[in-house]
Amino acid sequence: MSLRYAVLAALVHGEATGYELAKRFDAGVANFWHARPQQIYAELTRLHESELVRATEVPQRNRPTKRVFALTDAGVAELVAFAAAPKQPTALRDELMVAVQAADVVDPDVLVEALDRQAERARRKLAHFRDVERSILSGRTEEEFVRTTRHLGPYLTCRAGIRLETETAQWCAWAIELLRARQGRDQAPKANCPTA
Amino acid sequence: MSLRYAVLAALVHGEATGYELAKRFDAGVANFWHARPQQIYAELTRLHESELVRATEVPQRNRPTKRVFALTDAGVAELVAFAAAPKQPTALRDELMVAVQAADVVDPDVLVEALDRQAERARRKLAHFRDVERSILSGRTEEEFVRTTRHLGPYLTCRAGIRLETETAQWCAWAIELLRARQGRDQAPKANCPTA
DNA sequence: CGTCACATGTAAAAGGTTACATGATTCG
DNA sequence: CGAATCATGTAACCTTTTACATGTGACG
Repeated sequence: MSLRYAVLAALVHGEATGYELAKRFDAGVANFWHARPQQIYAELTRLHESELVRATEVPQRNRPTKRVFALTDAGVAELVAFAAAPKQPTALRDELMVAVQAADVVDPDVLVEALDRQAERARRKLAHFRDVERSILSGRTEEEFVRTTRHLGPYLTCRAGIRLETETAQWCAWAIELLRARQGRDQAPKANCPTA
Repeated sequence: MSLRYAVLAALVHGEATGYELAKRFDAGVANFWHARPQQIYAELTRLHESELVRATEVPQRNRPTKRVFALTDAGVAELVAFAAAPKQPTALRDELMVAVQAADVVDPDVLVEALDRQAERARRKLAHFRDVERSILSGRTEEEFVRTTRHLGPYLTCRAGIRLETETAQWCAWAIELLRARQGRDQAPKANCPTA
């Protein structure tokens, strides 16, 4: 039932089409909830039926008509109620970590490659979040910003994303080092000592 | 299909009962995958049918007979194949973050309370991971450990958990500060200026 | 001339959660 | 004497993923 609130929350700071929301949730750009486009479209339909969002059809030349969604007052009220309700703990599912947990039985080279890809992905997301941060602050210091903004929410979650992706990239680099260090023990002899 | 591999990975470093695995996956103690007990039992049944794990029935006095599961060679092979296959990006679902994203329309006190609970949860998990780390290293330095261990996997994921929970607790504290700072602007006048 | 971005969905299958069920023992 | 721990599941329901479907315009 939480996708409902995730979509509402994504609309707090302005209207959007299903397509735009889908990109945020699918690309992992929304750093707090993940969902596929099909889910977003279905959820928007349901939210519209419940009148928690209103839809405006915008005809376009040479493109399909799009529906722009915005929160209704009832939608805002729903979010307020959600915020007050007890939260489920964070649910994490990470295939790479499953592979890493099995590090002692799998090929280290394969793991290092996967860790490299993960680190690269983290750096890309980090760059994105830094852009978002810059555009949110738009020149103000954090102190100035906090006292004047109506966009504290996005700033807080953006900072969470920055911290998370920074950590991820650093951890990957550290893990790669350790795997290589151990490989050094196992494989250097093969290269250095033809007798082995 | 990944729960399958998560369970196999959890068995790499020793046998366990469904009950023990269920605790690890449910309590969020397994820091890389989340699953409910019912899922674990069902998955173990399937893994057993596929002969990726073997089960040993252990009768106990005054307790129901338990089934202790261990990886078979085929199970290890399955894990090796999984490690080499492309990984899906990390999927995160965090209800608290949804509420934080909506910070500009919800009651700040309610959010601060929720952030406090999250920080507390993070500190508890952190304490647990530190215990695990200590018991893995058991007095050795990291360098010694890496050169001699067959338990690098658990150490790597444990360190990821430590970093993640540390970050989470710090971010929560920072977010609380910012919310309070903004509240100061809105609410201090109410107390200090009876004219307002 | 192929592929990407825009823009929206349906339908079937897989995966995950919630509620329920059982039953002894130990701890406070 | 009630609650938590050990130990295992079934059944119904809800959520999520995957595969499929459609059509134009811009870019290289």
